Amino acid sequence: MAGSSKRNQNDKRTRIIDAAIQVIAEKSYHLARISDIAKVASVADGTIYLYFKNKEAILLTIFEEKMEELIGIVRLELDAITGAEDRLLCFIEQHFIQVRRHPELARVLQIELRQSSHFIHDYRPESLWEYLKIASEIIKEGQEEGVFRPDIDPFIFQWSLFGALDELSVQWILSKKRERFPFQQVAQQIGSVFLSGLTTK
Amino acid sequence: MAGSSKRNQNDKRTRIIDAAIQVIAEKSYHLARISDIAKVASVADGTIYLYFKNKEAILLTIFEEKMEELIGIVRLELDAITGAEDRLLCFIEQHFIQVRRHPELARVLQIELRQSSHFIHDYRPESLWEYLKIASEIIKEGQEEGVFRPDIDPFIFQWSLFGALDELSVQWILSKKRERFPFQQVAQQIGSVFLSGLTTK
DNA sequence: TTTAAGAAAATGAATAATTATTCATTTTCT
DNA sequence: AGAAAATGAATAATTATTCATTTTCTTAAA
Repeated sequence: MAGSSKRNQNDKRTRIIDAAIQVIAEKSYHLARISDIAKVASVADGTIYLYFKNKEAILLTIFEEKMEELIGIVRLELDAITGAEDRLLCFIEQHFIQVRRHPELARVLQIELRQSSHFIHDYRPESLWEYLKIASEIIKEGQEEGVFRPDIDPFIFQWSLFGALDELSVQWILSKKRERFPFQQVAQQIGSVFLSGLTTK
Repeated sequence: MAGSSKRNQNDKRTRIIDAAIQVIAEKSYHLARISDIAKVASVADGTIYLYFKNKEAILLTIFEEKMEELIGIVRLELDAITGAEDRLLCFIEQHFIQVRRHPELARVLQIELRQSSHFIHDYRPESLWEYLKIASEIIKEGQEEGVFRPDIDPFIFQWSLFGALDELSVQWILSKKRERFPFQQVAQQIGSVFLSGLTTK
């Protein structure tokens, strides 16, 4: 079949990434053996090194590719909405929707990734900044529209909001009884607090 | 000198903890060798194992003891203040004050600790919950006083606030140019947003 | 269509490097 | 003298990574 070689290559690469997400989410990054990932992906250990420089590169690739995917989805959702207030609420809601939709990926991105010393200390997470930029852009829009307080620094605000979203997601992921963090209510409450705090009186 | 043996023991234990904070803050947890810590503490490698079960136990001990210390300080500061609104602002301010006062410790608690798989996955961080409880208690007080919205869930709010404080501290710690996060302004902005979002109209 | 040579991809057993931890010995204290 | 504390060289266990070998794919000549 024409092109089947290339397609199979992609399949194999995808299989490795998917297997890594699954295994790392289940056993944690440090306990996830390359051989575990290889087994789940149905490839030999060595094959992984044809596609990734080393174990950590798998983690960083997951981050980069999945974040870009997420950013695309969120941007698309936001395009359908006008008005800074509703757009901010949509952003908050989408964050939780995506976490719930892909809990294994969320665990890797929000918990395991941070056990990579390299990621924390040296890596420039461009796509994280792109994600944050979505939030700060909404703030700026709102300030231009006059619905958001002009004295709020979008840079500080974006980190506050991200911190809150992130922490609550992490607690949801880690909690055994996830009912303690009902997403619908969590999103509504965060949205309500941040929005009230942000809007002009 | 009477009691000098016991005091020296404590000295040695304290020296190890202080050395660990210093070395881990500088090199990161995984690159911090037991022998590095021992050297800075002026003890033999083996001596560390007379005081701590293993490397991770040092990290957990730092967490427990320093968090208790922090909680004591913050509680003391709060005791001097009445009114839920001012108490919440004080809590926020204190968080940043302590981070700036002990940047190496903050780095260990807020960044390196989270590279401990055990801490993330199995450990019950009682003293973190005690710290969060300070926040949620203030909310409840405010709700009873009638100055805070009764529809806000203190449990969700405490995590949102903590997430925001934590994320901004982390960014301050990691940023080369810390001027990008002027603490005074950051504390003021977070306080302003969370308070406006929380107060009854 | 068949074949075969060479290239590319995949394999997985062997390796190599690392460093937390131990413990036989020494030093200090009571 | 005996106990307690401290030492630091030796150990032991781990697993990511490598690479010699095998398998699969590609191409083009017969």
